[in-house]
Amino acid sequence: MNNEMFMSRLRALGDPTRMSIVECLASACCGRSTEIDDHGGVISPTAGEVCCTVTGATKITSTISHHLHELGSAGIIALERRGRTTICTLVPDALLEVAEQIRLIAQGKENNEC
Amino acid sequence: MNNEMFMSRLRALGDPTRMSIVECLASACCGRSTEIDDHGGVISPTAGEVCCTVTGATKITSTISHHLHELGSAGIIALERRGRTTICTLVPDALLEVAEQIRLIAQGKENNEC
DNA sequence: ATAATATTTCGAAATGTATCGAAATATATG
DNA sequence: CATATATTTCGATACATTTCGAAATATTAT
Repeated sequence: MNNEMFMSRLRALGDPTRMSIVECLASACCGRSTEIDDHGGVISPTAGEVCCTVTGATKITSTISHHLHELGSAGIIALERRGRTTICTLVPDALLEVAEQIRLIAQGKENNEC
Repeated sequence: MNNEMFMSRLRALGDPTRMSIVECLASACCGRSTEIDDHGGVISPTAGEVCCTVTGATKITSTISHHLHELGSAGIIALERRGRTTICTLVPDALLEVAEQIRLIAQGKENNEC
């Protein structure tokens, strides 16, 4: 993860709406947004379902669509078009990379001219 | 760290100027911004010194002053007035808390209604 | 082909944020 | 007290972002 990607991920996570989306996708334990199918596979929610959970709207709004794509280009979530729906999945590794980078900075070990 | 503090820290870290300040304060290894005195104590830089390192200016600017206080109210750095200078120190624990919280979210273990 | 559904794109309005210079404040020094 | 130094506050401007509604696109179903 280069520095540009790191900053774009931090920026993406800094918006409350986008953080809600991330938490919605992360909360598989609620069995509400991300579910497990009969074969043990993960069924991720559609953009519309994420929007319902996050905003209470009945269908996806342009605002949520925009935020989803911003999270997507930061690599925090993956967007996959399937038929007429768009499936949204969290990319946990992206978050773990951000966490690790922040840890390194806290320890004065970030990549600088040292 | 409550959720409001978490978000304000994320937001604070998302700005490149503020991230430069944080990295400047974290890079004790460079012996440039944070130094060790004869008695083994840490000597943190003044706001002006941070500003010089980050922007190349010869004295502190209002912009950097503003960013320092934003980082301060997010608890990421500590500001201590000493005489006519303001001493800036990183609060590594604040960063570590942010990192840990992001890790928890990545694992779907954030504090929600589960 | 038409209609229905899900999403994206576009343009505009509203809001928020960063930046800058000047003035104000606070502290130390001569 | 007057001056110099370090920082903050203020007000304005520029810029970026969020949000919204309408129109456009894409896909499936009838």
